[in-house]
Amino acid sequence: MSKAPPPKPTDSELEILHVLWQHGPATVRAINDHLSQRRQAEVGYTTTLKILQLMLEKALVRRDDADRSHVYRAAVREQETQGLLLDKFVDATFGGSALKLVMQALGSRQTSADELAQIRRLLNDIEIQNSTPNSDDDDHA
Amino acid sequence: MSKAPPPKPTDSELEILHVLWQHGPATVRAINDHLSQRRQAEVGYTTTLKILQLMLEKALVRRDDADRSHVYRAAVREQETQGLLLDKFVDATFGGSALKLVMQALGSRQTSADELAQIRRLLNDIEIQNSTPNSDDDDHA
DNA sequence: CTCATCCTACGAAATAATTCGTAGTAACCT
DNA sequence: AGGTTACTACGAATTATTTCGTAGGATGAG
Repeated sequence: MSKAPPPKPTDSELEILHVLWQHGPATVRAINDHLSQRRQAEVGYTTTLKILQLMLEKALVRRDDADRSHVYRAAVREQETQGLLLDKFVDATFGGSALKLVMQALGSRQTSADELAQIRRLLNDIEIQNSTPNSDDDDHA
Repeated sequence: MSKAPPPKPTDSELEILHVLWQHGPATVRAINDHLSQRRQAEVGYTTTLKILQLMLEKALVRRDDADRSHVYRAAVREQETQGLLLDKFVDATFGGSALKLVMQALGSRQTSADELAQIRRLLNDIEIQNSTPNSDDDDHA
């Protein structure tokens, strides 16, 4: 009952998280430089700073303020965050049906043979898992 | 070069579109009733009306105002809209990688054997399509 | 020491989305 | 006709997000 789960990041916050996930802990300056490159335009330094401060309050990042230039790092994991966002998105856009989402993602898009192979492998793994219920594991659906 | 593509619907707008896609053309009253059911709480009638009016301006819906109670209907197709939203979402959340999205969707979720079979079928279809490039067809990304 | 530079903190404007209240008017009932 | 009900239009409050300007303090060069 102590810690609330970190809230859903906004678009800008997510962009910053991507930078942190890719490059690890960084100063505001470094993050701002990455953002400016990522987009075509310069991003105001204080804009980035402000968002990071808000993210700190939301517990999306942590910071080390030992040095004058504070160092920020992601406080949420990439996969978990993506999973959270994905859940919301599937609900809002596909009425909760992950299947529809997958069909749409694969159907209306160029997917390479390599990618298709990876997905096949994943499907196999899942089916194996489903058909060999591990000891105490349950597969009620 | 005449018509701009309809913009990305917001969450509330998308919720209304779902109602229209599922039930076809409807009055504000009917839509509002559906929304109120969908959520747990009553939705203000004028709230729904307002959003529909904004959607009309954005060309997300059309309306027939022959009768006193105007009848609204979706002006965008379900699949196209979902595809549009999916593109944005994949970019923002998975750095543009549809593969990662699919892996996440299938990996961290209960997927039934039936659904897996459907996906397999889709994969087969895609591979067949890829391996039989249609005559004049070009497949540059 | 003094000045320029870099940093954080904070306030506030701009925009968008959501919500609802009020007003005006048409339809309906008795 | 008179009063109630239903509907549209519109203005406005609220909240969230994004953006940036300015102030104040520390750091570093000359």
